[in-house]
Amino acid sequence: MSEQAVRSRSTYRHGDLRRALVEAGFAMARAGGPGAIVLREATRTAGVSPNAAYRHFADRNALMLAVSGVAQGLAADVMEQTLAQLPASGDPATDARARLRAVGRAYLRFARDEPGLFRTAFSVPEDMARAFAPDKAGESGRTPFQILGAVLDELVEAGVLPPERRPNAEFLAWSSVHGLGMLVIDGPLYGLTDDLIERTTEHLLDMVDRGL
Amino acid sequence: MSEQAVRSRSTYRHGDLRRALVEAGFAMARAGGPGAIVLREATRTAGVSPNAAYRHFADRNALMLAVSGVAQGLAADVMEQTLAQLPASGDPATDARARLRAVGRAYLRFARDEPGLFRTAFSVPEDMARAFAPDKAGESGRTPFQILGAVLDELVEAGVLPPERRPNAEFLAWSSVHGLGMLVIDGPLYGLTDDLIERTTEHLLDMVDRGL
DNA sequence: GTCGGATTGTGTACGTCGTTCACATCACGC
DNA sequence: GCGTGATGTGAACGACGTACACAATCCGAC
Repeated sequence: MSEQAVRSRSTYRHGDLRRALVEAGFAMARAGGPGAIVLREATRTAGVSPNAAYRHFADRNALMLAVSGVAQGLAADVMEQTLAQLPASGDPATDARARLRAVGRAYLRFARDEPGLFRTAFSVPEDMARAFAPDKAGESGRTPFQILGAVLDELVEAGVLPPERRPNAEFLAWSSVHGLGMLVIDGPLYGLTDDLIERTTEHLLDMVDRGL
Repeated sequence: MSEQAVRSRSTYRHGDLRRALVEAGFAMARAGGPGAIVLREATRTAGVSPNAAYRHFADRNALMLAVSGVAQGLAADVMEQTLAQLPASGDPATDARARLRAVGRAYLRFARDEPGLFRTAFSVPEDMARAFAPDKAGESGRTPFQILGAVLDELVEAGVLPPERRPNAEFLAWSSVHGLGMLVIDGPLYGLTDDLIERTTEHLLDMVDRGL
């Protein structure tokens, strides 16, 4: 990862500076959220002068957006992985509901395990129009938003969710888990005990399950 | 408000510097969220040297927290006001449900009307333990969290919400509307049309109403 | 009244940040 | 093999948060 990043390189050209900067930004975001991404520090760990960054990013915000995309991809991975581990019961209806819960749980687990990356992934403004951009997908090639959408489709197919309630249902489910995540890691619910957070998570998923 | 703040004062002592700094910070937060609060600028509009701020706040973060409290109070006012304007139908059950919707709608209206203040109010880390602190209350003396809690109590009294589901129900309702607010003003749902946001808001309130 | 300490504001300074401009170095296609 | 565009450098500017020593003022004890 940082094999030839930190030691002062011999070549004039870096070779893969853009990636190196994103990786450095990623590490900072992981430790302290999007606000902790500092451009000069990224160039420093890449062993390059501060201005070199401007050959690859218009400004600090552009670097943040790139890091945000990587973080979203990682969130997608966590979600896919959780889905893959889910045993199938045989009944499509209960399976679909379990899968929706799993997606929500994975989202909130990611928020709590990697709060810095979570905020970097989902708290950096960018229109929905670009939420499908492939740079935000995980290894599976799907973005978190697409994963959620697919599970909601399963719910419709299984006859659990009435088709007329399907449109934009992503926004409802997403809002609920996202809100709890933000309140817990970066808002007034900061400092709640792990036990209380976990029980609240399940209750929240109950609510979505009933109310969607 | 800024009557004797901007013109260079004659007295050595400012007189009410703390308030002046919070007011200046409030204005900045309104325009650009918590990140836009800059300590030096606040002292500048207060007509005072940069370090004077440190007599009233330990650091920039302390100023932010103070501004956050004021913003929370304003959110509380919006919520109380919306509740006060609600006509009573006579039926306690439908009234209670309407009041919960009204609280949610007010929260989201505040988020969209004053995104900077919204983020300053609810996106600055602080434990729940202090969410009842009176400096965050509105003119009514209640904090947003308390207002929501009271409406949920009404739901139980009216027989709409089973008592066993009442504990911590604040977190569920709050998470939902908070999540939508954050996603819309500061996340991947940024740029959704007003129409779509409003319809999504109603659907979200439907979901909470059904699922709580 | 006055005097001494606690409050409150000032001046100067340091290190860091994002960003700009002119310039240096390199890779590659004609 | 040469020049043109891409990439990295150096020095600099104006912010910012914050620390330290010092000055002005207020207030209560005598």
